[in-house]
Amino acid sequence: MKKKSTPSATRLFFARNLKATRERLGLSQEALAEIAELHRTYVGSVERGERNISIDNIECLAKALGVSPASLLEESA
Amino acid sequence: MKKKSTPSATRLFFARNLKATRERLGLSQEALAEIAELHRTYVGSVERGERNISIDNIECLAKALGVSPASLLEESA
DNA sequence: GTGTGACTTCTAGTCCGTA
DNA sequence: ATACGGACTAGAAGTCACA
Repeated sequence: MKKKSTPSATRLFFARNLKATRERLGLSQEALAEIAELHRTYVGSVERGERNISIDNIECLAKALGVSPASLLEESA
Repeated sequence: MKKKSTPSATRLFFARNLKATRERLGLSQEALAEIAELHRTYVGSVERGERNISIDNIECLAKALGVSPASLLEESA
């Protein structure tokens, strides 16, 4: 766990959408991390809403999941 | 100028949408920066697609403009 | 009112381990 | 396969002087 302070709403939406989309595709965090070229533990941390992820990595993850970056930020995914 | 390397597509969409939305509201970069509680030059730099902005600041700017964070990432805004 | 380079501070992001 | 901690490095955050 790295971040606690102010888990912004958007960050939490992203976390939930990321996890939901990943599981829908039957991917593990490890597998997703490898596709997105990010680290295993980092992806897990993002899914827990602990990280203030940057736009480039949002795009990386969105691409890895085959969805649009915008869709991962929506409240009602 | 800060960033050259790989201006990701999403970053550029965000940059364009941010600028377009701001101008539609008749705000200057300075004014938007003040509302979003960010620095003038930082906002300008983001609008030029030079910064790999994080999700928290995306939310800040989206709120300042009265739009959803997701809408600022869409290609056809 | 905006563009830009340089700069410092702080955290995003990596990698090791352990559970 | 996932969570979490510690320690580290890369890079985002944030500011300024000047154009």
